[in-house]
Amino acid sequence: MSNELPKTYSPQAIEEKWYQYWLKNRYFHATPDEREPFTVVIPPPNVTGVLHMGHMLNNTIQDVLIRRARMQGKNACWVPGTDHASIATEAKVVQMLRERGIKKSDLSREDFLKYAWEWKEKYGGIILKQLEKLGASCDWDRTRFTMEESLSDAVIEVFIDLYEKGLIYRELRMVNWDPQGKTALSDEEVIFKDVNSKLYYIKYFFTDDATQYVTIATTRPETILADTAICVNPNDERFKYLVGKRVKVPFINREIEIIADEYVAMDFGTGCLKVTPAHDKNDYELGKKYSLEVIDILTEEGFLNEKAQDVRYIGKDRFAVRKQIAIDLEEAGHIAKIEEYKNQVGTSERTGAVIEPRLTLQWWVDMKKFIAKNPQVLDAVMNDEIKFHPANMKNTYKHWIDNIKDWCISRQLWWGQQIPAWYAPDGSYVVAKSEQEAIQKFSIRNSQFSIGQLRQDEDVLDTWFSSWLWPISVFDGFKQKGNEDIKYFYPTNDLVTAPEIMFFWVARMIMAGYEWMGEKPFSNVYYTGIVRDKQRRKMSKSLGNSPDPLDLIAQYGADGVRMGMLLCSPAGNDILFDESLVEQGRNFSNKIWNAFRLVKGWEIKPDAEFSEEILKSNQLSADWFAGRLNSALTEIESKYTDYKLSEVLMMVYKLIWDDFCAWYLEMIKPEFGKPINESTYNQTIQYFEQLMKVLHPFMPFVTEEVWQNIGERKEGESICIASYPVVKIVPTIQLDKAFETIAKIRELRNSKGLSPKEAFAIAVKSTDSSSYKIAEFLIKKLANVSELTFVNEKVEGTTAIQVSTDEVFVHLNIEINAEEEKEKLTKELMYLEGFLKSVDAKLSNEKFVANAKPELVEKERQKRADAVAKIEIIKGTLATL
RNA sequence: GGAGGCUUAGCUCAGCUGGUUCAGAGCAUCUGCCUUACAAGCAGAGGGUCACUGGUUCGAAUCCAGUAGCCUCCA
Repeated sequence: MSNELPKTYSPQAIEEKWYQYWLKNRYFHATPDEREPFTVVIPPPNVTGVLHMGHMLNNTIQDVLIRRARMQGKNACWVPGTDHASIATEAKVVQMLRERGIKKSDLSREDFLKYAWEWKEKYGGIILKQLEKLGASCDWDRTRFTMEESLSDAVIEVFIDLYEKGLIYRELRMVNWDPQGKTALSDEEVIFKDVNSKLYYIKYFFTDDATQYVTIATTRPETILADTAICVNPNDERFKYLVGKRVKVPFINREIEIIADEYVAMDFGTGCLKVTPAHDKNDYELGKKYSLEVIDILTEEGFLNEKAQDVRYIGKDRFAVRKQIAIDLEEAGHIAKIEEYKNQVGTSERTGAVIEPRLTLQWWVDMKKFIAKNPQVLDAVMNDEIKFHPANMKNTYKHWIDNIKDWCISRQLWWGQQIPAWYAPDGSYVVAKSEQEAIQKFSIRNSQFSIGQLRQDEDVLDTWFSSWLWPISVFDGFKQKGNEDIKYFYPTNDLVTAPEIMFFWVARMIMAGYEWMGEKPFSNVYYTGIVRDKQRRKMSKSLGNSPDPLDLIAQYGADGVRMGMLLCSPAGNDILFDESLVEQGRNFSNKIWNAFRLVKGWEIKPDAEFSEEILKSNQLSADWFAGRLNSALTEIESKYTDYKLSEVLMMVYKLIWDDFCAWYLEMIKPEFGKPINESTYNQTIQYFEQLMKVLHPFMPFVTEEVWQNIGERKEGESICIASYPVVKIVPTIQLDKAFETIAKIRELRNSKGLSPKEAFAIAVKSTDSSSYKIAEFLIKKLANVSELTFVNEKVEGTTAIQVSTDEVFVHLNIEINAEEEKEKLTKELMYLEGFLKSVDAKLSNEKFVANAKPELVEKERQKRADAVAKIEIIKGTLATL
């Protein structure tokens, strides 16, 4: 071989080279034109994030979709960007400040934000750089950030708009409070976890008789200090006499009343419930109903405040107090018993802190009203105008919409869009874009203020209140309504995201799409699975079970990693990651590389210099592969339509490895040192190009490398923008009998322990000899057959193999073990006879013949005929043994 | 507690509107091969009463019901 290409493919340098080439030629940049657009917006990763396995999977899928669309001649636009992630980023910045010896509380809001932006500039782009390594074909010129000016303006505009439409309100409500982040959270940001805790049975003594008491059960004994009632069920015979009596809260001796409400479960705990309106959602409702006092004994950090009254606990953490008060209660004779108890505790999605129900003034979006105004939010998904992949996610979606709760959108943080509400000194407020406008709005109400007299709401908006506008705001659809980009790229086509984001993001984007664009934001939502380790554990930093994606890329190449991850991850299915997967990907790259080396190494000569036999055989092979390629393309198209990307990849994998490399290239491969005829070579190059194109969306780098080197390319050309193969009508060449013959001969050789180098003659007995004649050259070449003849009778001294309903006699030149053969054939015979019996049973069943489709019955008859023929052959062979 | 889903070869998964040459794929395993593109390879082979129990049907992995186990979401 004349080439100096290395035997193994090394992706590192090649990948870097082509990514730079793509960037230089700006293939990924899209601007509106006359072509059909194909748009994907990235689920903006958190600016604090670094690439993890989930991102790799998710972004590979997006890249596959976008690269294919680009090759199909669509104007493909994949918009990248990041979101500002209020809580997470603020936590990072606070940590950075702490390391520099600065306390957040010592800084003004403005100074803090300066540091935050500094942090963002320094670390905020890391994850996007990492996506380049993966080969992501994002339009980097369009990179957006949810807190940049245009997007922030959109958020404020939307807030004001919703407020004016009466869809946003401010209310004192029980919220999920994150004492670590010191902010409210929406219901979606709370993760419930099973924990082992204790159920404390606590005695409350009567005010009028210190020897009598009621017992309540609680998992949170520290909250007794905030109790303002005891409640029993009015239907509970045991406690009827208690209603109206008064008891004392242990230690602080506050007198509280025993009330009755059906809310209380008679069979839980003791049937007596302590009511703590400030620290429990349900208790709060009860408190409202019975006008109970609300005593909030916790600070925003989750420490007990002076309202707890007992100096032993004031200023201490809630969990420390829980331990301490349990001991103190025990000593004071207030504990009836303590039980082990499993319950669920809400934790913050971002900080992990245990959520504290807390009564605060927050801003809310009235979701029920919103959905009522935009019924398409549910309808579009249910009627597949917006398709979910997999479709069963629709159920979960519907359930959420049907039970939707109001969305708490205010966060007690600084990093984010500040709520545009302006307060007068008397506490009244207006919602306005600026203080100037606020003053005007007040003046309409006959309240006159000047600049500096109003105070803006301290809080910022939930990050998701930015991201729900993403498909619109990345095209400046709010700032410049009806601009060219938004008109052209919206609605987007596909969204690829994780199922856990369905409520946070997908549903809300759909809401925003209908509310402000009057149109869906996307047509397809592809839900990826979760990347887990082999033991099905979620990959996480704390477990340390996640490989570093960049290490993997360095080791196996981005192509290898992409292929390995996608090959076995159907939509919605979790992927159990193992390095052997990416190894398979790397091996595939290598396979392609070697096929390329083979073809590249051939010497080409004009057809005229070749024998008729070779030319005919090669043409047959080429025609056969053309058929194979086309039928594969057809299947691939239909799999793409169903978004079964892993199946597409598997088909391409087999098409290249099995059909192209293992069969086609072997069929046309010249003898060692000999040249190949020009026409076959040209066709082969064409096929190779087509295959690279079909594979390109999945493995962009190796396909580019091969494509660039397999033909003459001009500067500026790239497979990225080459046209995607389309299905053509070509005749299918049936070589099944030839292939079966070859496989059976190989098998025979193998089972007899004969070398593939040993050639032997065969004789074919068939009613359809043309199937063999046409492929005679191929059979000889691939099965190492020295001579192929046709016979009408069995040939003595040979071993017979069955090909379909034909017989092929092989001159093995060795002693045949008759016993072994007999055993094998008898087994086969038994199977066939059993099979025949079942077919016969079916055919003699009148109901079957009457009810089944005619073509089915015909098929059964054919099966029967085949079985009969095969049985004949086997019987004949057995007779001679 | 409510809702949805899953259970097919050792592993990960395909099997649409029911029809035994459809029980399949990849990986893994086993057996030969350092054959002149590739040992990150080549040529072959063996693996499954389709969770369990009933039902519908001429016929069920495929439809229905129940049982068990697992998972996810919600409360």
